[in-house]
Amino acid sequence: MARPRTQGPQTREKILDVALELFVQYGYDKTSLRDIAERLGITKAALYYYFERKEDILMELHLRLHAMGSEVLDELEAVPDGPARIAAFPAMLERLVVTMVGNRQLILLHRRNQSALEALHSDERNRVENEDLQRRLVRILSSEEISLTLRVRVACAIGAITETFFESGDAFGDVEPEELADLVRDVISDLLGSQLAAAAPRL
Amino acid sequence: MARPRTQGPQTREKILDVALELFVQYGYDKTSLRDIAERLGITKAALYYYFERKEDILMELHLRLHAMGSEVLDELEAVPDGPARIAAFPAMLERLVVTMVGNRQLILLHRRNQSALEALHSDERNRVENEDLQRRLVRILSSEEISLTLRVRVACAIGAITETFFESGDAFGDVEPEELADLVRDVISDLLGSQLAAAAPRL
DNA sequence: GTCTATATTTCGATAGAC
DNA sequence: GTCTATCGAAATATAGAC
Repeated sequence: MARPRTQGPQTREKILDVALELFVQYGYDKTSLRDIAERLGITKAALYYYFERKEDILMELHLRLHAMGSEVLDELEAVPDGPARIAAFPAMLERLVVTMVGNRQLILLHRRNQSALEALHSDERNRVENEDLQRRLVRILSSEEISLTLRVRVACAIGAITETFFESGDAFGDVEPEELADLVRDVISDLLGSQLAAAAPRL
Repeated sequence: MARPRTQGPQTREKILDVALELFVQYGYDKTSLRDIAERLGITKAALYYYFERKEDILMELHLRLHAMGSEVLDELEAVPDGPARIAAFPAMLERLVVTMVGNRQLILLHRRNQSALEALHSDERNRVENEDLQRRLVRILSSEEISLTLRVRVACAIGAITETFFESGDAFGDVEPEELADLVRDVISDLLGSQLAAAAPRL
């Protein structure tokens, strides 16, 4: 709290790094700007040079995950609903595995701060142009072109991924990530295999 | 705000009902005691007749879910680790399905307020004697008596349940709960079937 | 770009009357 | 058992110097 730093533009990234870590560990609401500033060796006021509001820090972190999730969903939504999209599910789930494994912290931020993030969205200042990812997924899973059985199984596959890598991830801490990922891939195959064959025999 | 009510002891339950609803909808941190009181037509101060601290309201709601979850885990932990416990997994998962379907709001409270609930635990005032449910589950899934494949599949089954009924539940809003539950049961069978046979051929 | 100092607001919690 | 009134703490945010 003594000396100025004149750190240049990478300070903004450092703020986001520290904020992500603290938001995941203690939660957005229980992390004060003072906590973030102290960890960085600057003062609360300095944060306001980079972010107008505390919410903007959360928002920027949210947008990074949102961008990644959007890529996955964009690709899926580009395929017409029906058999073609069914055939595209495995690739989507594979991307999901890779994305989730490679972005643990951002995923945890969302899983542990759901209400804070939802409050962001309903805030008119932070009007998010895009539809929420979860809502887009729900729409995809609501398709009337796809059998209920398959829709449920795709949902189950997603749940399998998140549970294995996050909620119960601690149980597999000493397993190689790739080995774990392969086991989850087997699960996904088991869940969708027969259904894909039944739904699109010619693909 | 105007008239006293002299409501008797059911007021405490009403407070918990309203709090649960608001905590789920807006999150624990963004729900003030004033919000709860106004919804009930009483004042903030009246709440303190029933609960010493705001945290105590959350704690009581938490304990209700904890009790239910403990029943399920107690039963599983009563079975010795190894083949016998493996054989007990399907019954545990079935209880989980029933419990989750029958206690939507309480489950949502936990899923949407993870960090607030974790803060409760580390608070010495609210020292929870029991180990956290998630930690107990992780321990069960960390068993060295069970193949990694099966451990992962049990985790996946749990994820399948939660994703279908909660995260992506909106996609199945117009499906009969029992039909949905049956589809999830099929998924669980597919996930564990071959593994159970391989692990405990004589059971 | 960071500081000190302070304004502003919100909220949990308490005191004491009825 | 509920109220009015108020306290005290904490946190976000701002003003202005350096």
